[in-house]
Amino acid sequence: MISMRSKYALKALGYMARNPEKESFLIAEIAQAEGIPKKFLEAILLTLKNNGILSSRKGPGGGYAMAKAPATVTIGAIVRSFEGDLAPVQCLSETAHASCPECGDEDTCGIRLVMADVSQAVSSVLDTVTLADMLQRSEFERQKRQQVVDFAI
Amino acid sequence: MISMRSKYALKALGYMARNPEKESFLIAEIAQAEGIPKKFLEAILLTLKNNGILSSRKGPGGGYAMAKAPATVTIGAIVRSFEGDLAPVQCLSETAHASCPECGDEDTCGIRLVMADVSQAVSSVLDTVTLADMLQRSEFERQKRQQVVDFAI
DNA sequence: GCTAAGTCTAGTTTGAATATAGGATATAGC
DNA sequence: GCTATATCCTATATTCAAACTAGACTTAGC
Repeated sequence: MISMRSKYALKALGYMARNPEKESFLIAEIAQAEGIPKKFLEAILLTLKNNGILSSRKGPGGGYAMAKAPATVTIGAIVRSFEGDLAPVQCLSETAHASCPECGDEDTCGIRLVMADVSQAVSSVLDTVTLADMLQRSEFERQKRQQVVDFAI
Repeated sequence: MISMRSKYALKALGYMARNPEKESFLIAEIAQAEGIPKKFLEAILLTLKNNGILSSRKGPGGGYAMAKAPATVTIGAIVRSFEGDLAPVQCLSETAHASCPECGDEDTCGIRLVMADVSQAVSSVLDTVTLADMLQRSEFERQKRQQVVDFAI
């Protein structure tokens, strides 16, 4: 399960990417539009900024803006900002690399070997799909269903 | 991150599968051998029994035994006994299916679409690899490294 | 019926996730 | 330089699940 933080981040970034005509966004506006607690979103956007995904300006007329094009931001980069690396077991974490307590020999640990494959499988999805891809897929589904409704009428 | 429960379960089952000559195992024996808190392991083995992976007999001479051959038990079946289905977001969970709070339209939610791919990727690994496979890979790594040591000498 | 085992119920403890409050800091416009 | 606006930062509450423990109950073999 990914955290609310990650979900809120994806929703907030989705909102921003869907409105490319706007130069900057207020926290309060995004919070309102996407139904995210404002104070919580504050911390989330700050994290995204510190990870180079957003930029910000203080003061009147300020706000947040995308630091990169949506097509160059992977879902993996976003999620990892909050979940750390997505290691299914501690001993596979590169940041915070602590060998699993009691995992005898790390090199030959069967659990570790299998989980390395899992980690690889997850990354191959999340590091391939971009924010733009996500929105495009969503839009595609929306239109597909719209058509069905049209036919029904 | 998988829970300690899952890790302990994998270790316990690994121990049992590595000693096929034994007909049954005491909780205390497994706990000792694998360094698992005995009372905690108690609950874990019970869960594995309720999921059809282990069988048990009470009383003197009793204990736990594998209910199936290690080659027919997938890592997915073991892990899912403790983690539920491995849905990365609530709305993808089949048991406990509750739509994510605030996830507007579930059919067109981009987050859900991407996470469905992630879920699929994870399952394709965990439902393919069996307990026997895991031990075999571990043994293979062990021998590979053993050879390197031999050459070094 | 004694003892060795698993089974069940009910806790405790700890830590992380979610969220909020309130002030500090920066900047635009006058 | 004052004020309004907005982000930035620190601290704290709250809630919940994970990890683990205690102790009584049940079953089976001798």
